[in-house]
Amino acid sequence: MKRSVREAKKQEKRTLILTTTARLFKEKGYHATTIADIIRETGLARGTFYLYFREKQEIFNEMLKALYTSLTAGVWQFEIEKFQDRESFYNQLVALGYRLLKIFREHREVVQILVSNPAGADSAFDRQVHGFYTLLVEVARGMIERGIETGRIVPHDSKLLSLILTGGLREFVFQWLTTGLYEDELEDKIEQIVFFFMRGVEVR
Amino acid sequence: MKRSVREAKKQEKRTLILTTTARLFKEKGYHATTIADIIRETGLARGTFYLYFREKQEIFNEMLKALYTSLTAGVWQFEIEKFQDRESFYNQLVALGYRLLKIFREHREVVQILVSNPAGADSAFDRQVHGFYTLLVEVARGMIERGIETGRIVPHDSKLLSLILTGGLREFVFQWLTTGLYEDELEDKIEQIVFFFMRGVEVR
Amino acid sequence: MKRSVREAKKQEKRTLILTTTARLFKEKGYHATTIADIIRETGLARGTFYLYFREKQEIFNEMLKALYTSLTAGVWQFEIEKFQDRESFYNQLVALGYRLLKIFREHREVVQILVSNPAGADSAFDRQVHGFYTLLVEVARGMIERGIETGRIVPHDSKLLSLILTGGLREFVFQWLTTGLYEDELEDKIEQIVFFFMRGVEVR
Amino acid sequence: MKRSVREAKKQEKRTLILTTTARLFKEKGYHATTIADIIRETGLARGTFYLYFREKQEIFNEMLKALYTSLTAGVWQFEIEKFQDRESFYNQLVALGYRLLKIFREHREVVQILVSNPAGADSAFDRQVHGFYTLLVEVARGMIERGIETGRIVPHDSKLLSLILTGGLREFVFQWLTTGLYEDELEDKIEQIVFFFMRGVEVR
DNA sequence: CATGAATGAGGATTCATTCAT
DNA sequence: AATGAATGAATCCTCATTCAT
Repeated sequence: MKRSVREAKKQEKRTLILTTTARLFKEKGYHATTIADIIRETGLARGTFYLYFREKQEIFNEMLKALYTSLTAGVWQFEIEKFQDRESFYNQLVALGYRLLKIFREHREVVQILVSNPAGADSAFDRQVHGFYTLLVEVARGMIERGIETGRIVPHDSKLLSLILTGGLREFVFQWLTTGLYEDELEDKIEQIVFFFMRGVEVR
Repeated sequence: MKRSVREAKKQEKRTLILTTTARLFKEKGYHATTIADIIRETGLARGTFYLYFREKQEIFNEMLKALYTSLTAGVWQFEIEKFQDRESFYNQLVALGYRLLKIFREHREVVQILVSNPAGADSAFDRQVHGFYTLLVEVARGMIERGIETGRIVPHDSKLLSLILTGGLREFVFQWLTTGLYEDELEDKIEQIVFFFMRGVEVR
Repeated sequence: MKRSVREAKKQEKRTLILTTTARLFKEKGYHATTIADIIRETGLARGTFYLYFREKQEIFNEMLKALYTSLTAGVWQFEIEKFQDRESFYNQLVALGYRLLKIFREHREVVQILVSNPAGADSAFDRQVHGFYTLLVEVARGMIERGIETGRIVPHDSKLLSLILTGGLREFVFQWLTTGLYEDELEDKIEQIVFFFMRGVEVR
Repeated sequence: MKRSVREAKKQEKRTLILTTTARLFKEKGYHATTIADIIRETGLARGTFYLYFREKQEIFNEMLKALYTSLTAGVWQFEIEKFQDRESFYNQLVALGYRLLKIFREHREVVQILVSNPAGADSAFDRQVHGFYTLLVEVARGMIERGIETGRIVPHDSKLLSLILTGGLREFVFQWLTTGLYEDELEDKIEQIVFFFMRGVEVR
């Protein structure tokens, strides 16, 4: 049907905007990317952009939504599924780390934006980024509390621990995505981080 | 003397700009703060601002310099002084944490800007912020390596550990400074962080 | 077609800017003319100007290019064509003068700017104006040297002569274009200038 | 007397401003030179400048006045004195050229400003420059008319001739002062110009 | 649906000039 | 007389967004 051809074309253009903008965000940063950049790089007309997105922010929201979807499918549900079985807690955490890694790899651009833009001020963008971290912290916190309840983690201020953990991971991911550090040994590093998280650094 | 009266007034105005801008940075974020905001809030004339600072960036530099000075006096030299004596490593780290805390309290505004703002893109500001973290990571790394050499820390990828540590602390400080969390129990939380850093979370 | 209607309107606006700016340059001089003046006089919005030209300079370049094109077609090639035939040298020079005059008449505005504005300092504008004169001097010099080679002009420092000639003509054109002097007897005056150039003033 | 010491100091400061500004005008051009430049280079206070001159323009006027004084003493009166005696007309013109040259050498800076800033627009500055040329043209015209009356110059449109002559000289002086061309052979070139003015270029 | 010309608010910076000390 | 801090008008330029075609 003509209808669906049109629909397809429309979706195509939408995707074009999304991928192009993702690249621009990566290259110049979110704030430095202007609508002018986007229409220049996509080759679309100025007004066309506004047919698909009302503002730059909306593109970012879209990307973020995709990330959330992946996270929901791959991580959020993780704790429910996996915490039941016999695997050691350590291995479970490593497996979780691998899952996160996989998702971050698939959503490099958004993740890079998220880790490069700590959210302080109060633009819509900042609130989104902040929301992401809050969520992450809450998830981590939930896991830690579960660990405490099930006797695998010594009692701690779970909020504090989750903040430290989330912040630490963020710096790690930031370093990886912006400088390429650890690119070829990420799985190994994940294990080291989990090891550190479990045992600390002290010589015993 | 007449001379000093003028000088004093000038210094007063300089301070006015600095404190007002610090507040604005805090309220709206560094990037969202415009020169127009600054002159409106200080009540100064358009041109007066440029009499004291050539650009917004310069105000931030000023603040940062003061922080660096404090850090140099209070922390950098710390490792040299303290790592010699008999105190337990744990206590040493806690003491270091307290020192950092004290300095961060005295420089709340700058620190808040540092933990709240993008360090990804490449404006002069971003480079400054990034430089600060790089420095912090390097200092942490040096300490960790010393710990490994002296047999107090089990061999680890020191770069990785320092990234995680710095990132974790940053999130902690960010939370404290923007939401007021832990305001009245910071010393306690520092101890918990050091404890976590040393022993991890695993039940043994 | 719709397409061409839009195109036409755009061209119209472009022309509006060009003519309005030409008038302003004439009235207030190049340097005294601001972008604000241009948008006020054209009735356009602030940003519209930048849709057509990136800077004031670009308008001038546009005008200058048109002049260069005419000069290339009408004068530069002149010496090649005409110096071959039998016409007396005197008549040839007069003919060249007429040609120049015709071109200057068609490009009054640019020419007026060129003869009325500083060529000393080193802005982009000044370099353009200076480049124009340098070119003129070089062309004049080439012609004089050809005249010397072919035995029609007594040996002289050709550079010096071309400087004097170019400067003299410029003052003449300046007077004509700013005060209207000689407006109705330009051809006659051209002949007098050529006569003076050939024979000097001395009574013999 | 105290009075005269003060007076002397005042005069000194005035001179300081004049020479410093002359240098700046030469280096950066008249328009590009700001009051800020002047007070920086003189080391005077902002307000002090305004005790001596109300505006930049006034400094230029001062310089111009000095040039006028020299011209009045050395050239204007020239025609009156010299045109009486037996010297050949040619030699008289050369002598006049030498005199002009001497004066221009002594007032390099002002002269450079005058020849670098053809006056088109209508600022006070432009009017001054324009006035200078008008005067020069009038003087030249007077001389030419006298030459015609006394039978040494063939009848010509004296206004036209004086425009051409003045413009030519200006270009010559401009070249000399801005590029240094002819610096070491100026007297020689003056003679060549007079020769050209008298006899033209034609081979006879 | 698509286009792209037009808009004007918003932000940075410079500079001549004044005026209290 | 000298000072130099303060002023604010003037200028340039960018950019998100609208709207007629």
